[in-house]
Amino acid sequence: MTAEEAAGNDLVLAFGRLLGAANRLEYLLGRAIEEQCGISHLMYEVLLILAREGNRGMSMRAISREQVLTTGGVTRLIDRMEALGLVERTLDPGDRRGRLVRLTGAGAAKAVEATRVHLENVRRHFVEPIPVEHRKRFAEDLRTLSHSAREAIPRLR
Amino acid sequence: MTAEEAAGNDLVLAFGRLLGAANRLEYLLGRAIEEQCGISHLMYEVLLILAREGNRGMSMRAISREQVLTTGGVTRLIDRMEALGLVERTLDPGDRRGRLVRLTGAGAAKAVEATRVHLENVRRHFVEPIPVEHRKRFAEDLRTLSHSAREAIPRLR
DNA sequence: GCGGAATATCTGACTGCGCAGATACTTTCT
DNA sequence: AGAAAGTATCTGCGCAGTCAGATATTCCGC
Repeated sequence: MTAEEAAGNDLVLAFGRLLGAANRLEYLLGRAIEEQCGISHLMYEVLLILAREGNRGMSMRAISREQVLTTGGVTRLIDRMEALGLVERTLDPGDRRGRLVRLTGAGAAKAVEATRVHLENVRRHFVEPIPVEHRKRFAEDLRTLSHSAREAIPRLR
Repeated sequence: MTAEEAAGNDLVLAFGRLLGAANRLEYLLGRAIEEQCGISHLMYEVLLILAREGNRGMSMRAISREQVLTTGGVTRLIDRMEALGLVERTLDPGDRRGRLVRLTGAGAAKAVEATRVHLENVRRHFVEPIPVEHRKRFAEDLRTLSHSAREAIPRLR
């Protein structure tokens, strides 16, 4: 086995461990948001996506494309968010098949609140335990890796 | 803002992006196993855990402690795996409350097959696109990160 | 402009998980 | 030994997601 092949094997194994840990963290962070803000992890993701669009609104189809959620799932998630007063459905003036989803005032406020809570959680549990002098290198590592991971996504679907 | 604080903020953001990408990859890799091997992602995880124990067997409680699954969930997952012939429940001679779960021959074979498929997927889609001369550094980065991520898990629960 | 393909949303049927209570057994304390 | 607390598994219920099909509208080629 060449040194390059060995490095490849190491990489596969290390990758697996990172995926496991990342998944677990994502799960726990989702639970934390749920407890501290009263909305599910997926609702938080959708709030962020909608916040990015401002009050232009966004079709459910577009939301489903950004998420790991089918269009049917988005319909029902938006149903629940609407019942909570976080979003509102409006008619799409340009396409009467579709409906545009927009944040309400309460939804925008909740997005801000949840983001604050989420960042605080990440900072407390993940960033602060890392020694200050290592943080810069860590940030670089993270950027490199998430770039590679993102490139791998389209190849896998 | 000091340079260290800036590095901390970078870290929080980069971490979020990595989590998102990792989660997505885990999901896609799970779907790939499902399609190519006919078992769910969680079944694969359980097969790996049981393979580690050999034919000593393992209680469902112990399985639930290793997974993001409650004991009720494990009961039902094992139900399905038993129906597929991948595992068998035996009486625990030392504790008549519990039952030991063991791989069948078919289960062990499926564990090997699924692992081969999984590693092949990771290699093809994630490792191979990385230039050979960078793989060693990548493997180190991954190890560092998954170590930190694993340390963060207990703090979050 | 008209007919068929494509697209957006909604809905019913199904699946899988968590929660909490039920049951059976074990451990611990007196 | 016997009672009480603890532990392992199972199960009924509810929720949230997928899938496939229904409906309404738009787009495209002729």
